[in-house]
Amino acid sequence: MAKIDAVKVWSLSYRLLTAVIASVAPDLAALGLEVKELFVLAEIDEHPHPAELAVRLSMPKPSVTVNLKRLEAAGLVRREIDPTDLRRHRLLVTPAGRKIMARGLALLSDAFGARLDRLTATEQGHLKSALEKMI
Amino acid sequence: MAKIDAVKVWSLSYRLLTAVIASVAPDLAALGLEVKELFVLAEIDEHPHPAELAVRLSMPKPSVTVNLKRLEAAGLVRREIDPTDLRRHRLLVTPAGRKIMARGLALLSDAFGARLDRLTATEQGHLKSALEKMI
DNA sequence: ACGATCTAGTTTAGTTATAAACTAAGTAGC
DNA sequence: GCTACTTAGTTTATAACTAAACTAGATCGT
Repeated sequence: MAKIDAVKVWSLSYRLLTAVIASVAPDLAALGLEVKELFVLAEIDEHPHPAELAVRLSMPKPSVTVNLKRLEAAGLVRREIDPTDLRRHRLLVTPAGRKIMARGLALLSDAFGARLDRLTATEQGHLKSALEKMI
Repeated sequence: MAKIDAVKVWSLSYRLLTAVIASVAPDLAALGLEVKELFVLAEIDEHPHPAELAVRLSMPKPSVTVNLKRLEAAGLVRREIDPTDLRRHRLLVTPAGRKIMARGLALLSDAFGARLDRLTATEQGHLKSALEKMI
């Protein structure tokens, strides 16, 4: 079985993602949301501490700080000091944040979903499981 | 057949790519290459004009200019004015550029290939063809 | 219990990216 | 062949990013 060209597959993935991001960026901007802000916002429920977000999103800590500041200023996120560790900030998505997040993710879902729909349901399942193995 | 959650697949792809980028960035820096510079460099053969590069890489034109400037300053790329259209620049990868490009792509191929190797050859083929349909 | 070390998060300072405006060249309509 | 429009690429001014250094709190070893 011929070995697959990793760079070729890489390049396809990269171009696909950047194209989708570029296509949704203006719509997100209309919501008052930067692309990275949405990505941060969307991970808060699962990873409610800045340091975890930085790891999960492969983003430097100061970038997380900056993005959270904007989300907080926009009233989409709140933060509390963790009483068991006064260095840690527990992040909370506000109701307004949840609303914007849902709208932002819907835009992303539409844009990316349009591409996914070119695959059969079986192919979609294979894609998802392939990605899960590679993560 | 249950409909796949587009955001979930998106998030997997995004995290995979950003993690791979973050892991190769330091090695590329040791080669004197920014990540985006490598991506630009690698597309020049196929798209030897700045405007095409901008479209192909979903990158704003000024960013292409900046990256090309650095690549040119490093002696990895040359540019000629297209004699049939004096506005256009025809880009050429120099021998030095070709060498660095090969090394950079090898680093990327190693990092991403390590993930791809978690899939069977058949799964790799399915992944590639799924991406080709979605591009 | 207290100095050394580590971790969470931020600030600062320097770099990088980009939107908006520009120059220069080409194309189209009349 | 001249005015209006489009396209290629760059410059400039501003915003975004991030490496290095910092503050504050936790942990560890003795």
